[in-house]
Amino acid sequence: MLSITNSLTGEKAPFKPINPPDVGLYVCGMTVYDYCHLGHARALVAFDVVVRYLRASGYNVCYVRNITDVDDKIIQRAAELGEPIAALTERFTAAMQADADALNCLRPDQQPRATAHIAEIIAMIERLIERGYAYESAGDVYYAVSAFPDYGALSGKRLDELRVGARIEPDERKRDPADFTLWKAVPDQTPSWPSPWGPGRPGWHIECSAMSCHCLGEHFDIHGGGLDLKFPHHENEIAQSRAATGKAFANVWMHNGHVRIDNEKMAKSLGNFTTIREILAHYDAESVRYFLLSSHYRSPLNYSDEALDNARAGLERLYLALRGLPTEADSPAGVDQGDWVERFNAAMDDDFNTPLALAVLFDLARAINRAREQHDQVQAQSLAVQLRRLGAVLGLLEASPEAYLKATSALDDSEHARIDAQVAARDAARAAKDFARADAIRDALERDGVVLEDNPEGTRWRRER
RNA sequence: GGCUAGGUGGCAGAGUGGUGAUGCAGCGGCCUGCAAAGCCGUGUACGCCGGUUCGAUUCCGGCCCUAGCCUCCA
Repeated sequence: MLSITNSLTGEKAPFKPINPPDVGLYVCGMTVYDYCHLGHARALVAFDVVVRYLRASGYNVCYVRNITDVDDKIIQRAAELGEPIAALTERFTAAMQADADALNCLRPDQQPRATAHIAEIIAMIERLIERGYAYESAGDVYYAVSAFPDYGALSGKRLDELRVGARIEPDERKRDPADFTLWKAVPDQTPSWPSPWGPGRPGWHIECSAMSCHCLGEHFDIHGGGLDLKFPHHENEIAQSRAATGKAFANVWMHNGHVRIDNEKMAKSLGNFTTIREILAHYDAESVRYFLLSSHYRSPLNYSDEALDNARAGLERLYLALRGLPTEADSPAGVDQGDWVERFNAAMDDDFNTPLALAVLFDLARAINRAREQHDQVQAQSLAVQLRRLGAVLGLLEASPEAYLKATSALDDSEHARIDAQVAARDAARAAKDFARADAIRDALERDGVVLEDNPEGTRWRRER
């Protein structure tokens, strides 16, 4: 039985879908004006695992992740670069997609773009005005926070305290400083859309309310996003959606923790971010994915080269256990008596505890190695198949071990052939008991990052990086 | 200042009222021509101070420290 920590209640509770086996999941996606950084990667991977595990558990998931393609930052960046807005958002949407693909994240079932849902956004704002939750002011429309009694329930904020906060910019167009923008009048700018209040563009928060409602209905199962979106973004979404529809909106709210660097949140505004593509220039994508899963999704995760090295070493151990074993699904059935699947599922059922699930994978790897030592090929194969299957639930271990161990860093064919030739030369030297020469060749290869292993069946090599 | 989440062995990172996390690194052994990989063994870890308890790292209270949110942000 899957339990999920619900940010709305602050408690871990059994997950009960509204219409089982269907599950609606909405995750706040990216604002596409720059390349994604590791923080984005964490959200991408965290919810990818949620989707994978829900599906592995028999749920029929509809996974929606939006794209914010209208926003002040986009307009600003487009102006800076002298690039048309549509071209800019298209470019960074494609980049995000490529990054997500590299990290082996499944594509969402729907990826609504804000600019494609202006009509729904306007309709929702009109509804809010009708119901007395919003007001027009000089072409802008604001949400009247005081009209929604539960405002602050998600974030634990209190309205009077928010009002005291000096950081809210005073604005004479607002009735209450805590009110937020639903529609922003922009008479002479592009982009803008006609509306009952004049030309303008939507506020950020209303986009997600309108798109989630459009794609998943007014009441759905899970809404996710980064912890930094909890307030005000998600708080405002709740206020908008519940006020507009009179329904419950999302049952469960999930928030992933931040990636830190030097014990500080990695963020665009702090300028301390590393983009996904920068990291992929130095580390293979699967190691990065492993790294992101090596701590619980709600905990902070500190980024460092050492941590990435550690992740790579761990993943390599898993692949080494799998090496040389057929891992297709046609394994002999009923050989292994272990409780691996149960243990793995118990870990994942406990609020997607991926570090504990990975520990099960390592125990499985040890069992494989042990079976090997005892020359029990049948057992080793059976275990390897299980390791593969469980790895796949986490989006890991889907490559062939041989390919992973040789190609984690780029190698062209001639380099490949050169290494093979060196290995053959060393084997000849060893056969002739010329160990000095054999070791010299091995040392030379090692300096190039190639590690040799002598086995009864012959010599194998793999790339260390 | 308000609200939230944390402080676990050399590092990373789970978890638990009383035996084992797991990975990396280290040490000893086996294997190996030597290595590598692997196997076996190996660590007086739970921020501080009180309290509850037969027993607390785990529950309660206080304190200290860290991070996040309170402003755009995954």
